[in-house]
Amino acid sequence: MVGESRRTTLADVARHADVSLATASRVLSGRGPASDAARRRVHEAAAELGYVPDPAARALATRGGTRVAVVVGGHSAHVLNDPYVGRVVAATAEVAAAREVGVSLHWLPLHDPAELGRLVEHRGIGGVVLVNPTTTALAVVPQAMRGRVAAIGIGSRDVPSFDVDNGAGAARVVEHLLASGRRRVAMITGPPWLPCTHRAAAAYRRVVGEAGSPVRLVPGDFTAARGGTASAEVMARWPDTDAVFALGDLTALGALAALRRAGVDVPGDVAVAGFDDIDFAALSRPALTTTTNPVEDIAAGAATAVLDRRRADPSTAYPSTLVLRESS
Amino acid sequence: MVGESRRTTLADVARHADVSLATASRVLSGRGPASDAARRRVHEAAAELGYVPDPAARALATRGGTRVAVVVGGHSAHVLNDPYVGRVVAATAEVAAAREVGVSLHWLPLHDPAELGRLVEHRGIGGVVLVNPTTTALAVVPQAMRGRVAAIGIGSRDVPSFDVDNGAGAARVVEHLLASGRRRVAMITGPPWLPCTHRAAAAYRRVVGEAGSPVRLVPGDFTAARGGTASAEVMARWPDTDAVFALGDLTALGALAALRRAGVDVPGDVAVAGFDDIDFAALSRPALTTTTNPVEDIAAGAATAVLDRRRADPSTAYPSTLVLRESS
DNA sequence: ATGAAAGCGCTAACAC
DNA sequence: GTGTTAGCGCTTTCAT
Repeated sequence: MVGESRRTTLADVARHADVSLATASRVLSGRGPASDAARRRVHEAAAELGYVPDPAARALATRGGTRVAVVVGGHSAHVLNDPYVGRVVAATAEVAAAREVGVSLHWLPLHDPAELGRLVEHRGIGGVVLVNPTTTALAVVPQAMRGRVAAIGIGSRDVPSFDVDNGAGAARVVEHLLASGRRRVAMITGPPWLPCTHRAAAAYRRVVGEAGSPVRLVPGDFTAARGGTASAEVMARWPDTDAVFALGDLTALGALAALRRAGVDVPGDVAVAGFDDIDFAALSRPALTTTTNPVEDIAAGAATAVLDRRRADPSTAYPSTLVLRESS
Repeated sequence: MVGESRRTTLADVARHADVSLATASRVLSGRGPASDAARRRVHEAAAELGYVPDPAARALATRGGTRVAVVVGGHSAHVLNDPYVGRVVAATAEVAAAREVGVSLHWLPLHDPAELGRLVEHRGIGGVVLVNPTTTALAVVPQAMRGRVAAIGIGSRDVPSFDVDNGAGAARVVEHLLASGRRRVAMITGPPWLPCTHRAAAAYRRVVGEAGSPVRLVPGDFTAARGGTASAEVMARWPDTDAVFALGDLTALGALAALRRAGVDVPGDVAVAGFDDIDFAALSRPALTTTTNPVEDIAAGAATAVLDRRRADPSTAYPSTLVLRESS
């Protein structure tokens, strides 16, 4: 504890435990055989000396990389400033910290998914969490990365998917709208290029169809601004619409604001519902009805799968639960 | 470009440029002498071969670490889920990516700032960005970390500070409130333990004092919930208050919602102003008057200083500009 | 200015 | 089950 003493290395631990370097390595890294006695002594020594492995040295020896890349698909680099991305990165960086690795953030241009291949060439990258992947992007994932890539959004044969259960969540919202007497429910979807939002639109179609209600779909892009224009489009095209369901709370909030500005009473004339349950949803007037999106859990799941090189299920769905507030 | 060829190393570059490994290293890492001829040939070779240095190997040799830690002070680990932190981490991870390093996220308990010392013992950590530091936390930064730590919030002699100009920003808000006829302006501050918010409170005191208006201060904590209770406190204690200025838009929005729920007209009876200009500020009803906070720029500045081991100015202030909307 | 060689701390063959 | 040894790819003395 006295100042600048050299930090303890694996060699120190081995010496202290009176075993060879190799044995100490086997015990601490978990791979390879070791007698119970050795195992115990090494662990004791490590604890006593406060040993923490050097991630750089380990990465160099295993060629494992020292960081996981969060790669976000989108039209422009601007997607990296999305609050949703911030939540994903923060959650990833938190689980990464526990494993002595870092996180870097990258934009994957929609028009050039091959960039992903170039990106993972970098030796520092030990794993990838893909956010909002497209099928073409997934197709470009190199074989060598197998088991070290996870997607938040749709997956593929080689890339396990971690995502909120869009279909069930959306269905629940529409069912609620219908159950509370709405009959002409419009939906503002996510960006058309984003496959993981298609399930939500499909669920909407199904539920609305079964109720004998008309299908009224308008494309969105998750922004508040688009919520405003999209809701205006909806009301212009189908003036008798009595509910608007937007994929993404920001869009829903934008729609809500525009509707009220246009003199429409919410929820009197038109009900509004969102998807994600962001912080602001509870703060709007009227407060927004929406469904939860456990982004942090999802990101942590994806990050864990990547970092532990776990052979994850092809698809892990996280539940989205309805939050009833005032807007519908 | 044919499949699994071993990635090019510095040795390849050296061979290709017909110089020694050492020379190639000197040229590419920028330190140490080299003839112009050698310099040129190495750069050409590197470009031609598409050489990218291995961050792990470099870190191992230089003991420089492979990641920068974003360390957030707060009462509980919950602070890591704050949207503000997400923005900081994302911006940091973006500049980190360009330098082949990663970012990890850590909570620094307020009641145990010494944890910071333990944290930076980890060899993987090459630099630290401190978010919301206290003076005690700053005092704990080890000498060995000098020049590799930056703060978003207050700094110290050894730790350069990068922050929005709280004082000027707050002053401008209060001046606006006064100029538009308000006379009894209350302020909901940030958490009392957070030194970087003191300047805002001081500015409020000064401006309000110069105008001959009363000082009405109530502590906040940046949350929307506290905005609600704090505004209730304000109105109970000083019923004739005609403006509420909250540090943090979430708090302002919480106050706004509570006020309206209590039948107070905003901005008719009471004006409300915030600080940060988060996305939702434009979406509330009435839309929130506030001042901008270039979080991404600030984080990028701090991260750059740390990563480039730049000897930064002791304090870099980023401008906060007033955004007039409907709430005041 | 340049090159040879010795590490940085760890893992992974390979022999015992 | 355990130890010896050779790297992983880079930086950095130290000669030249």
